[in-house]
Order: sequence, then structure tokens, then C-alpha cells
Amino acid sequence: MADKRQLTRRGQERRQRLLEYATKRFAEKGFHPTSVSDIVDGVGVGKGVFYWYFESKDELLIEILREALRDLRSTQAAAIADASDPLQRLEAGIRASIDWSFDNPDIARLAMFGWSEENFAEVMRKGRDIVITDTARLIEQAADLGQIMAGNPTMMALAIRAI
Amino acid sequence: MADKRQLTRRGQERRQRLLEYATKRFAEKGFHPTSVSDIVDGVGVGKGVFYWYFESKDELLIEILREALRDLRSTQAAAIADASDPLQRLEAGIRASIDWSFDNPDIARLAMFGWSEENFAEVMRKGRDIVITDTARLIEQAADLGQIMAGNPTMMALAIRAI
DNA sequence: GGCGTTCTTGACCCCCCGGTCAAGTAGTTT
DNA sequence: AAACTACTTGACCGGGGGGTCAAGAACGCC
Repeated sequence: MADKRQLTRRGQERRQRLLEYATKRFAEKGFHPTSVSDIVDGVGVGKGVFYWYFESKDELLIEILREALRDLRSTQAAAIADASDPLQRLEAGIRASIDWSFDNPDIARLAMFGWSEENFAEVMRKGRDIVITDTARLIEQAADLGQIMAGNPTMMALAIRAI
Repeated sequence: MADKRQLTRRGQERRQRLLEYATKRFAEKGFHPTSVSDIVDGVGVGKGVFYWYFESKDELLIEILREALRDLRSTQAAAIADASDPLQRLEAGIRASIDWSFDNPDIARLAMFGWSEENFAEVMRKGRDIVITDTARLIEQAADLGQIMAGNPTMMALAIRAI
């Protein structure tokens, strides 16, 4: 019962509080060991509130993961904006994502978990593919300018990401 | 009630069957979503059998993780044995561990999970530290021979592992 | 065959989990 | 002030989870 619901400002804030608190607890104790009751108790609300803002506990995690991806990409975009040269942009993007995962250890941990269970692995794969595509695009541009040798950009992007 | 128990050959085989089946299921469905009942049903034994061979479900995973580390290290040791030159040994070891994680995707997935929960993260950290120490030793040898520039071997080992 | 140990069974226990819902309280709109 | 929507509560539900245990069955050894 979430997505399409019309939220007031107050509603959005509450939702955000839940999102943040849950992220923290999931990272601390793990996803499964953290119960919905833990979360609502921690935020100091009744259980129904949780299900007013999220469809399910799984859906909450997916939402956290999706938002994290959005944040990562926008951080990258900002870091990239400074440079105009494709190669420099590539480097800036890579640095930005490394920094980002240092700055968001909770998310980094949740990402680990995400890969370990199929429901979430799917979201992780989609997220990874998006990042790969972003990177491949930059590589392609660099190749067009003859800055790097030609090759399959996706493969190269994958290799870079592995690092 | 596990560790010190005296196991017959038959007992050891059963234990191994449980270990392997559990590894497979954990990797497939995730650790928490896989119940002890799933495991014993899959192997076709009663529940008590599980607790005859393992202290708890958590302890089982730790055991899986530990055994995996043992296996990785012995694989590395074997791969390294061929070369006598420190630098070559270093490279062989790195290649061996990459190959190993490709050959053991189940374990790779469980390792992801391991980092996501504190009880297991501890084992993961210990395992990592051991591998780091192994690597640092090789680096130190290579540095002594002047094959690579000097520097903090542990830091370098960490950097290598990050790749 | 007898005896000690290893192993096996599966019903059972207690607990807590994710999720629901009828009832009620704020806040807005008219 | 009435009506409508956004939100909140918390008791409740069904189900399944990890783990136990008394009672055997199988094995190994003399």
C-alpha cells in the first residue's frame, strides 16, 4: 500500500525516518535479525505505521537499495560535471564511487547482503547494469577520441567495476 | 555438541553431506530463509541428526566458512609451490584465489552474506587477515630481493586484495 | 550374545515474526 | 461544524523458526 499513496509533508518525513532507522539497524544487526517491531519501536510508533508507508519488509529493503543507487549516481554525476574530457570524467566517476562507498558503510554492508538473496540480488543486478552502462558510455567516448584502444566497452566497464 | 565428538567414518560422511547440502541451499535461498528443517528434509534425515553434528545453525555456517578458507589456502599453497621466485609466487597465488572464487560461486555468495552480519563478519575478518598476512609475507620477500619497491607490505596486500 | 557407544527419530516446546485490521485521532477542505 | 482524507494504534493471527529430548536402532568389540 505504498507507492501511489499521497503523502503530506509530515508523512514524507515519517517515511524518511523509518527508512533511515531501518538502514542503520539492518547494517548493524543484519536484515533478518532486525524485526519490523524493532524498527517501529526504535522510531517510537505503532506497527501499523510501518505498513502504511511500506508494502512489506522486503519492499522496504528494495526501496533502500534503489534510493542508494539514485544517490550514488547523482553523486557521480556531480563529480563528473567538473571535467569535460572523457578520460578525466571516467576517473572522476570511479573515484566518486569509491569515496561514496567509504562514506556510506551501512549501504555497502546492505549491498553485500543484497547479493546473497535472490529477491534482492535481482535489484542489485539491475543497479549494477545501470552503472556498467554509464561507465561503458564514457569508455566509448574515450575510445572515439582515440584516448584508449578500442574494445568491448561493456567488458572493460565490468573489469573496471571489479576493481 | 559437536567439535570434540568422536565420529566414525559413517558419521563423518553424514556430516559432510549435511555441510554440502546446506552450502548449496544457503547459496540458493539465503541463510535465514533456509531452515534447519529444509536441510534435514533435503538430506532425508531426522532433525536430531543436525544437532548431533552441529551445535547450531550459526555454527554450521561458521564451519562452512572456515572450511572454505582452509580450502582456499591449500589451493593457493598448491598453486604457489610450482614457482620459487617470490614475485611469481605472488602472482600465482593471486590468480589461484581468483580462479578459486570462480570455481566456488556458492561460497562466494555465502561470503557476501557473511560480511553482512556481525556473528559471521568476525570470522570473515579473521579469514581476511590470514590471507592478508600470507600475501604480505610474499611481498616482503619480493621487497627483500629488491624486485619491488619497499613499502608497508600489509597495506600493499590490502590493496591487492581489494582488486 | 552382550554391552557400550554412536547415531537416529520425530513429536514437541516456546517464542517471535511478518502482516492485518477495526477502531480511533489529527489535519484540511468546504 | 461536518465531512473527508491522512495517519496511528496495538491487540491479534497463523505460521514457522531454532532447538530439545526420551526413546530407540545400528554398529563395533569382546
